[in-house]
Amino acid sequence: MQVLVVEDEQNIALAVDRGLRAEGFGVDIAEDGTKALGLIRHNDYAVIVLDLMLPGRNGYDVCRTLRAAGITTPVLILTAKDGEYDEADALDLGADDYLTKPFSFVVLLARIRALLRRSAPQRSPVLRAGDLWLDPAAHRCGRGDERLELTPREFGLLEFLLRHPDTVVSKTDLLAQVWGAWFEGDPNIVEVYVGYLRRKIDTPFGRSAIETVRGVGYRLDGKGG
Amino acid sequence: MQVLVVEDEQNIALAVDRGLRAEGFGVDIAEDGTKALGLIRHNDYAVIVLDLMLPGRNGYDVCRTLRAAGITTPVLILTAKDGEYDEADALDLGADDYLTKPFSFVVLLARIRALLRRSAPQRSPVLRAGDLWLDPAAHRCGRGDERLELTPREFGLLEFLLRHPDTVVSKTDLLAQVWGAWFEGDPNIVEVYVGYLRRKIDTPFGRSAIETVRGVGYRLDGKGG
DNA sequence: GAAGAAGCTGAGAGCCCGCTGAGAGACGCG
DNA sequence: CGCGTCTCTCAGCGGGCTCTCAGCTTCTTC
Repeated sequence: MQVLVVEDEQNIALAVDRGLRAEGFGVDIAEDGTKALGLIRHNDYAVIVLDLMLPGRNGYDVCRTLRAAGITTPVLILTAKDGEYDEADALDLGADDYLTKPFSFVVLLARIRALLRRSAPQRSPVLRAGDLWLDPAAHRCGRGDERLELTPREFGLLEFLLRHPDTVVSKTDLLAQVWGAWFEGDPNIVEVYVGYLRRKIDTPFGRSAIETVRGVGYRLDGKGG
Repeated sequence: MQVLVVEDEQNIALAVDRGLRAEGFGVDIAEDGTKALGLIRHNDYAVIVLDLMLPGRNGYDVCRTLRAAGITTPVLILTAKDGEYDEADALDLGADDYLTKPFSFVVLLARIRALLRRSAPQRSPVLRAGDLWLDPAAHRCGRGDERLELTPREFGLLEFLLRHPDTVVSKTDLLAQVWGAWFEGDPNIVEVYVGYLRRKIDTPFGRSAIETVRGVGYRLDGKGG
């Protein structure tokens, strides 16, 4: 877990360095913008802590250059409270969070952790079909306000259907995508699980989101039935 | 590409506004729920970014009202980490994604893009002949607003005819393409099924899309009869 | 106008497809 | 070890789809 600290004030840089190392991070220090960009180009940092007031190339420049180059590493900006840039600017120029000096190390640590948490695997948005919804990341689904308790297999099946709304998906596709291409059992399993699903997401609500297309497969109604 | 940002904190609203404009979005700002609903009623937004903590009508209300009105515009919820609503609630009340404050602009942008990507309807090519239409992917067909219920064989036959409008197709071709080259039964089956089709797509509408070309085959009128 | 060819249609048989209930096996948990 | 849950198999059933067949209508040709 590598962190780059771009800071020209020796005492601050040193304090942050020691503190982060004590917390188990690997730390690189750059005392100006040019060196910072060089390091960023050749290393993969988890977070960049960036002072705005730097000799030569300032933090503003660094941040823009970074983003322009398509680097999306989270950036935490350090601003002097009375500085010429304010918080709004910091976000505007592509930073992910900011901290005004003087700051407490505990707060800095907390912010860094928050950034790391956030840059963790991107959650995909919630899938919807009318009032029927499913959150792949949180592994939850429901109809309107009502939560639905699905088994893993049922969940996988519904997720696949929701990713192909208003399209007929063949049982062969379902078998391959939900059960896996290597599945060797009775293909009838698809019908069985569609049955289970209907009894949870449709029957209790008097709806019919999953339609049977005889001889072809199943279709999930994009409006939820 | 219009985005509505519902946010009462001036500096955040401004930063998001500027950031999104820089990315080429059109941005409207609403500082409370009532104004937001007013704007939504009269504009067609691609995405709505909605803070939950608002003066007056809160984000919770706005989202439910929206959904209750049948508006399906993707909603991205902003929640305070320590707020009274948590992320789980956001999904239940009809949001499509959520982000906890403080959030990074890069992440916000990525999430907005993800929502846009998902809400972009993947158009499947629909076959048409006048008001007669058939969607191969969804396996649906109809005449005008009226849905037609076809059996698989009827559907296959109509699909083939629609792919060769204003062209005479021989019964031999139909047999080979719709029934399969290996078909060994009575070729009369084509006439039988053309009959079935006519009774569903023509007779009830007083039309005649499928014309008989005696001694040659059938022709589907490209204007639907 | 008659005869034959081509196409249409109603009736019905058989069967395929999809649905369901019962239950066995695997697995995890207390 | 007992219990509950989940996954999957299996067999039966019910309905609708496909197809055959025979009789009828329409068109063509002489």
